[in-house]
Amino acid sequence: MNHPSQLAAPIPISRRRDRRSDLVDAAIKLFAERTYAATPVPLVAAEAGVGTGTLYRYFPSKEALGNAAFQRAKGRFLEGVAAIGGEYADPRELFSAWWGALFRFAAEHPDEFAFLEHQQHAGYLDAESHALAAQVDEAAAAVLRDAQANGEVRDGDPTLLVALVFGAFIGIDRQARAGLLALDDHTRAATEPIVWALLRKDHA
Amino acid sequence: MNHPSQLAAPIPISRRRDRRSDLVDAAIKLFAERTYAATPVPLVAAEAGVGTGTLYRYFPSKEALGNAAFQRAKGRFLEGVAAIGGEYADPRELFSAWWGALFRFAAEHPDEFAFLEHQQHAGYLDAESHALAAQVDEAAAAVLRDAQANGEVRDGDPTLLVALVFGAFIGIDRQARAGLLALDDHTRAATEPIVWALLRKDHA
Amino acid sequence: MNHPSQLAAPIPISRRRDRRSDLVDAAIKLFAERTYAATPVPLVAAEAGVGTGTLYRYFPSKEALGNAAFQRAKGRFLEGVAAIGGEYADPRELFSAWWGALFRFAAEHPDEFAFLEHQQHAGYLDAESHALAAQVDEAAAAVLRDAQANGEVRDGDPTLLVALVFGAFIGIDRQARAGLLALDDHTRAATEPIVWALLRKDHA
Amino acid sequence: MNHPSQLAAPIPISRRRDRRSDLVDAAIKLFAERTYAATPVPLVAAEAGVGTGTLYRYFPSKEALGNAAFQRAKGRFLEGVAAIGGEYADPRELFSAWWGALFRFAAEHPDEFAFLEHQQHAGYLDAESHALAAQVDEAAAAVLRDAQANGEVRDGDPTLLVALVFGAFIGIDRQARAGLLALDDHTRAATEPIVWALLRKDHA
DNA sequence: GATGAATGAGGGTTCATTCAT
DNA sequence: AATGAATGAACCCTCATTCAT
Repeated sequence: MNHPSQLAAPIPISRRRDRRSDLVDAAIKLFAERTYAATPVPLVAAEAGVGTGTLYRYFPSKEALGNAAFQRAKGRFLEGVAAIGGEYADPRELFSAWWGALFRFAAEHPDEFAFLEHQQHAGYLDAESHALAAQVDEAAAAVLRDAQANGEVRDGDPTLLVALVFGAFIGIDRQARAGLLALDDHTRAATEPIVWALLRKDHA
Repeated sequence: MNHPSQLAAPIPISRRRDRRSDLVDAAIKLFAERTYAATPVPLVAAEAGVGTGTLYRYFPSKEALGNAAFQRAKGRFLEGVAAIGGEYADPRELFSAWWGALFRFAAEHPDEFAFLEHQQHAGYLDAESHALAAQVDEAAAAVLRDAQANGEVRDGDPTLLVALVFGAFIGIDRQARAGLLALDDHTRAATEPIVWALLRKDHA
Repeated sequence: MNHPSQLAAPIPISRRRDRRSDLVDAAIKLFAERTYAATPVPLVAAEAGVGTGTLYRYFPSKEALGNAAFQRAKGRFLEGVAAIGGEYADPRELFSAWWGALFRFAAEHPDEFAFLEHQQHAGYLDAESHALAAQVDEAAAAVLRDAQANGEVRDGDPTLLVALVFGAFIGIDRQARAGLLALDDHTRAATEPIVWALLRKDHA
Repeated sequence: MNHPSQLAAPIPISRRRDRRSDLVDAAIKLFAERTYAATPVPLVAAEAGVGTGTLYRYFPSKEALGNAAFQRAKGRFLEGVAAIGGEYADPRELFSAWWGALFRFAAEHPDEFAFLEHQQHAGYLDAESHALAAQVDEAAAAVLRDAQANGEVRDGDPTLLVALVFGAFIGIDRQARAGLLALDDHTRAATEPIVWALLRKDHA
């Protein structure tokens, strides 16, 4: 008998990682640059280095591709940022880690971040995408709830506080995208205490 | 006997306000809901209650319409929010007025606000639109600079502080758009001190 | 008492000749420059100095305007060129007069001539236009038939001979339109004997 | 048993000649019949037996298609007619060959000829098209210059003489298109000496 | 499985024609 | 009677999707 793997197929062995993954990355990049609606599907395929028809072997439609892109970006954000939590005892340290993770994510995955920022309520997002978005929101809220329980963080709706903090970061990101500042350690260090003032309980 | 002025003309009275203005409003509404790229021109015309061809009597192209919409929204924002300033001696009061204006604007002009939030770096914006956007940014920065000079507001790049505050409001607006809160007096009152903590000089 | 002309009506009194005539002239000019199909009706109205709606008070459709233009141009050609005839006893002189008339017409009415040259078999021409075209052809053929009867002109289908001579002039006109020569007396004098060679009976 | 070659592939064999070529031919035919401006692009595609979108895979715009059509027609004319020359020692024979080629071209390529006749100064023609047109004119003028040098042909601007001869043929072609005569050997033989009279040096 | 040529519905825009003023 | 704003059919062109190779 022979190894099935040798006979059954010419074994490209995951050519360049993964076709599907390449396509999603290409989509995120182009959707971030040009908007979902203004990006032709063939351009995504070309960016990923495959033929147009090939893309449709991995995604049944442009909408499906858009959702895959959204879910990939949101998923990475969840892993990289929103899920930070448990391991920190001190709320101040926790926030520091969270804020740092936000900077790191936006700096290392600028396309993912820009894409997420703009497709907030895009018409093509399906239930799964919305669910994932809700999961991200909840994860962040949970972290904050813990910090509130710990006592050092301001009272109030944790969802609202997360929205304020995350919104403030969006403001920073837009400044960065406009070239007015860099998403580096300096900016992170300068902004961290400012935004922390927003979270920490007012002193008597 | 009758007034000649009443007889002579069948009283046109600015046919339902103004065609051009209606078209811009329709564009802002639809662009906010569906994105500029994903909104067909005929849909804008229909929303304004006119035929497709009529739109092109007022705007030479979809791009021109997009810029008019952007400039109308930004202009209203400038009038309603960014221009607030001089009349307030106390920085705390000034912020209170500014934050209140932001709430009022987002509540009364939700489409304008949503549109502006999304068209941040749209490819179709022309020099005039960019100039107006810069003017708005500068007006807000100027207000903040005054407050800093006055002493009660945190030091640092006023542009960055404005970005943080405005970003925080974007966070609130998104919560509101998701139905998680209302842009009412209660929310305004609850968030104002939180965001003020972001601006005011740290004690001690 | 007052002059009726002052009271009864503003009396434009055939303002600038005749509206209809102005419109036809404007149409000929623009159709010659830009082609019938590529000329917007409002442009014709503007060229004639009237509103678009006014044009439709004189012509029920663009086609009707096109036919009026064709008939005006052909009619003028008939008067100015094709009808020349009877008064000349000598065929050589007759040809000279005819050739001169052709030059004069093309020089004085360049738009009419260019328009006629291009709309030869345009799809919008109606029966009346075709009939007038046929009348022009027949008038020219009749002249030539006379000359043949007189003896000095080559035998053969007069229609064909007319086509050759008129075609030769089209060649000249195109050169002129390209700026390679002028439709002046010099060119007329230089070409007349050449084209006459085409008509005159070969010497034994 | 069957040939594997018949089974393996469904015999592609250059799908009906060439798509691009078919499209140009369809364009020439329709532009000749209906004018460039009055011919919708989808009609050209349908005439070529392809979908509208397909046409745009071969030509970036209607203008590009128009230029390709013009260049194809002019190019064929150059090959078939204007380039005739060198191999004839006797000017009379040369003219005979040239005139015959003209008849053959107009008879075999009636659409090309009609199209060229009408697009003389069309606004959509690009530099390349104009250059080709100039090349054709020059080729014809060169032939005539040779014949003049040889002595048997009338003196004068060769460009003008070519224009006269070619114009005369246009006259014939219009008669033919109107159904008044045929572009056959009989007409050719009948007209050749007439037009030759236009070219040959007058006898003492 | 991969490709990209082919397609036609749909998007931006123009324009012949109408009609309220 | 004159106007020009209004209209929608039709035009040029793009692009999501399919399918023969």
